[in-house]
Amino acid sequence: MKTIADDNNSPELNHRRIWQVVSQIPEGKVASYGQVAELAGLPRAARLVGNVLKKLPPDTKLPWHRVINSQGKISFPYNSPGYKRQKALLESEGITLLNDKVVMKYYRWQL
DNA sequence: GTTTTGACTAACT
DNA sequence: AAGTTAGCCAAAA
Repeated sequence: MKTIADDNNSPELNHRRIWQVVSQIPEGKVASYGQVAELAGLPRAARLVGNVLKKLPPDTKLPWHRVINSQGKISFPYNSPGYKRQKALLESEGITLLNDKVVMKYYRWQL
């Protein structure tokens, strides 16, 4: 018999929570992995957010590219295909990178 | 069960 | 400012 706690902590539900938070990041804004985790009710599970995004299907409508690390940098190896793709997506919605970093002061998503 | 892994972070050099 | 370290925690192996 599944307990309520089990249901509320199932991998599937965690994924759904994260997905839900990411979907709310407005165009032209960014959030850190840690921020997404916290808003998803999973404080300190920043790494989980990355692991979940990693599994997204290539054709997802989720704005995964608006999630970057706490330093304002893209968490793909520098100039890797993923890096370039994310950078292009960010710039396409008006987010400028200075020295390979998003200036969080300007672009951080605030509720 | 235990161990390893990672699209992370804050705190130290 | 840039590199290192230790902590983090859910998933997968």
